[in-house]
Amino acid sequence: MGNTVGGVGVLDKAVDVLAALEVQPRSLSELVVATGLPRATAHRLATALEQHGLVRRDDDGRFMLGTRLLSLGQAAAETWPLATSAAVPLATLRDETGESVQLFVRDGEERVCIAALQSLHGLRTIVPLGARLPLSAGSAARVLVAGVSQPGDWVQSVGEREAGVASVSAPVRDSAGRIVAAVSVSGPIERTTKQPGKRYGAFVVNAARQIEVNAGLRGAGA
Amino acid sequence: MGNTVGGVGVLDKAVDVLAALEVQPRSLSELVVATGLPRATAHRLATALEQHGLVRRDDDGRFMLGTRLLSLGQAAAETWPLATSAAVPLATLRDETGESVQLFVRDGEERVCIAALQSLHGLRTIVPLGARLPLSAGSAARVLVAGVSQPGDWVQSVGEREAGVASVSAPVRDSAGRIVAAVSVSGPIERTTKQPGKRYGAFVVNAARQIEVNAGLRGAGA
DNA sequence: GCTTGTGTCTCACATAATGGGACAGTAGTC
DNA sequence: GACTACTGTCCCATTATGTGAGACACAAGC
Repeated sequence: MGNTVGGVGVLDKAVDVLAALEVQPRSLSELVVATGLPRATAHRLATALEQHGLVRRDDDGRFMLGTRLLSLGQAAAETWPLATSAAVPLATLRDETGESVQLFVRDGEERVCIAALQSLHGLRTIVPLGARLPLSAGSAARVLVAGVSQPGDWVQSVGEREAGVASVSAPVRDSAGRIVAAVSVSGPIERTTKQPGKRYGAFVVNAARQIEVNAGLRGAGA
Repeated sequence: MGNTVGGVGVLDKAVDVLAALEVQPRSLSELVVATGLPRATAHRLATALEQHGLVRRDDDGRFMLGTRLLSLGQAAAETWPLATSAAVPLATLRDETGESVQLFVRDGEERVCIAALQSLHGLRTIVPLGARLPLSAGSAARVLVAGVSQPGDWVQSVGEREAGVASVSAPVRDSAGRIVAAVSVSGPIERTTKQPGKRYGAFVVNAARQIEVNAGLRGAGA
């Protein structure tokens, strides 16, 4: 049968259930309308997922994402050598700029945040770990898609992905020179100014270099 | 068919695949030996999971946990109102004690760490977010299973769950007085001494109280 | 009482997953 | 180059598998 792009098997439906619960906890009936599945099917899948800890239930019987996803998510985060290599450089970058910082990698036709630290300011941009953002907007997106004109350089965007938010990104390259990730700083235009690259560009590029070194992608020299 | 406790459907096998990949990335052949599934089946399941982003592949074609699990894990963490309510009190507790701190909830016949901050010392205990520990050992386990003799009191354990590690835990109760979580401080016996409760008990209890207040489980008074 | 909403479970049915085996690509060895 | 021994991928007849309408029990609200 058609497993060309989207199949219609148990697994697909199970993922639909998880996706529905990702938005918010739901009762069985709510789950039915959210997924479009027959009641009996939704119930069977949800309880099956529950047995695996992927779904749990509150006292009212409502379904929500389970504890097993915590460990799986944690394990998933650790499969990116970059995420751990980036911990220290990102912390430094956050402290240098005072703004929220992220590390993005491309995943299909989206980009995913695999590491993030939030600004300490009251007004700040929030990009949660695991967030999936489009490849069509934002400085990090342009880094991941098109690369940067001059190697070792940065890209800035102002109010592109979200109004009022500006960001600066720099590529992280492997030893072959291919872009494997993008480091970003983002914050409200009021603080970053409309030329965020001038303020943060050097810091971001430096963080990217440090990540490359920590990950063993680049020998110390050059 | 037996869905009494463990079924044998697609879903179960898919979870087996994820569990195998949780340990470490694996090639198809490695995945086959790890799961015991036939090659064709393992391949079909793994690629199906890949289409949903639950699994991704590195350049060598090896399977590993996917980006989708990052967002699911993050979303799962947010379904515990306690986890967010505990962020600040836990940070305070960590700073007060200098040791690693955790928040555990009961989940079936295990306990799960739904929030954690690691000690800043070089020698420290590490309990990663999402870790599943037994209900049979450790001070937090005893809090979750049996409760504490005197409400508002703490429990300590020395070298119980793991040699050389001592911990102090206090219960977090809902408005009905039932224990919903346990706050813990844990560290090497060398620092915590064999009477960790004397050093940290008050701090832990105080953190538990703060969490209850933040979560709206307890009115300010009493 | 009756009605409408839950969540749960059963069971005959046919859809959908199965897995042995074929296939192609890549090292490694002689 | 030809051979072997691995890979990962794909097909397709077979049947085990999940399916979902409907029955059921329980609770809340007219």
